Amino acid sequence: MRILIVEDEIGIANFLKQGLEEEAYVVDVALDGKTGLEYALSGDHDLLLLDWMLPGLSGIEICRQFRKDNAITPIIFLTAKDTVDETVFGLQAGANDYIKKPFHFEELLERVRVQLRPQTGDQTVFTLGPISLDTASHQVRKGEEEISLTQKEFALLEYLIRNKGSVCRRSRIIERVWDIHFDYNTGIIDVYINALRKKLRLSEAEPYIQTVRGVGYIAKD
Amino acid sequence: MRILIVEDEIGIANFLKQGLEEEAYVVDVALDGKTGLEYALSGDHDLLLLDWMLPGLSGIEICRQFRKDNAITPIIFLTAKDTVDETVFGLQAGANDYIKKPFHFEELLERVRVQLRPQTGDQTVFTLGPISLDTASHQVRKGEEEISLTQKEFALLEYLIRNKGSVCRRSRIIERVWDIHFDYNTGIIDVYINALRKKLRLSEAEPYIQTVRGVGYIAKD
DNA sequence: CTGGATTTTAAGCAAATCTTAAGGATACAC
DNA sequence: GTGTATCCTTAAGATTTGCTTAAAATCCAG
Repeated sequence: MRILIVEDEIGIANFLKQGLEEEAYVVDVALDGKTGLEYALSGDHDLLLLDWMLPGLSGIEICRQFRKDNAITPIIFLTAKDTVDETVFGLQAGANDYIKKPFHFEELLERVRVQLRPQTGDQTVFTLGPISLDTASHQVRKGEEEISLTQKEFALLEYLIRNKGSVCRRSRIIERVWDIHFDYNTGIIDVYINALRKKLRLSEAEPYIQTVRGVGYIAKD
Repeated sequence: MRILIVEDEIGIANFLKQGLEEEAYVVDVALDGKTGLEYALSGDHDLLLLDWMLPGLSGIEICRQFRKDNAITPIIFLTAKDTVDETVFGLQAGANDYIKKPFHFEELLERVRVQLRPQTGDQTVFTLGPISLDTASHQVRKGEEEISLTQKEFALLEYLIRNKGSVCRRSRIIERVWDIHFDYNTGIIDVYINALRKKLRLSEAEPYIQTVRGVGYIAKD
């Protein structure tokens, strides 16, 4: 699930980005209205979070223009307290929900989930054979036993499990887990795959994470 | 948890009643505004679901009258698509949320849960191993011994204990305990965790508050 | 206003994690 | 069988994160 944030206060933008990424959403940020609309029109996102007051194009203007192209993708407005009563215009312009600033992150998350749910459920527990991974509580178990993973180990395992059954190319892994979008010549994936197999104690008899020589890795039940 | 539905379309009312009862809520139904307000004023309910358009008294009228007596019980409006823009008046009248018809039942359920969550019943005593925390008397004990905590220490411990068993991310802690809704780069959480562990004298042998490196902390029995 | 308690900031230290690098092992092509 | 490319494994250095302490800032009661 890919979310676009259009928000000019960089502190808030970063805070939202970080929080949403922790919940396993992919997040893009635009800091002004013009680029916001550009990004939005690319059609890559499943949900838009628009600040009401923006330099360049206002949130409502983005909303209106965007809706000409796309009637489905949900839009949530972030509105300051004193402009709540203008929010009605936002709803008329095609927004799906709004939230008053300041808000608790969980409140926002809840609304994001509500908007995204009708399309696909957002599961937090994923399994791979006897292994289970919970993105909410950040826990991994094998059978009854709890396995302690580091951040990167967790992120890598999550990526593999989410794509269970299909090959994960090294270039995609390095992009998604390490956020590196250019040439890489590092053995870091190997190191982490190794760490995972070790911590999960995957022997030959339990080939849950298999190597696809020349391509990458694949998680299989 | 007891929910009151005020809705004149009997089909929708029954549908909601049945669905909510399957979720173990107790449900009352009123089919017009007047009886709806009567029922509501009885004070027996933990949440009100009000239709916007009602014969007799309108939903917003009920909301307004009810709020004179009761400022706490959450109210959710059910609004038809073409009256969404009036919803702002509902929120001004004291409603907590609204949902557009037609809606997925799951969506409604989600919002109901959100509204009911903050109250968490009327439990005031929470425990964590030998530690007990009473939100009513604001006291903390470990075994027989009373531990004196400051406001912030108490708030932090309360948050951890209420979320016992699942990881509390740093970003959420800073939000819930410190009410900071933007970028933070402060070691204040560390300082308070340290203070808590010290005052509660938690040694390695009593890992009731564990660090989840890179993520946050977790309280475990 | 003053003094003490509480909250917050800051900084040095310790420890876990991340990354790089290099040698060994393995699979595959020829 | 040999050579090469790929992968595995290990270890060490770099970096990040968390712990602890002390001092500064803030709040509050008297």
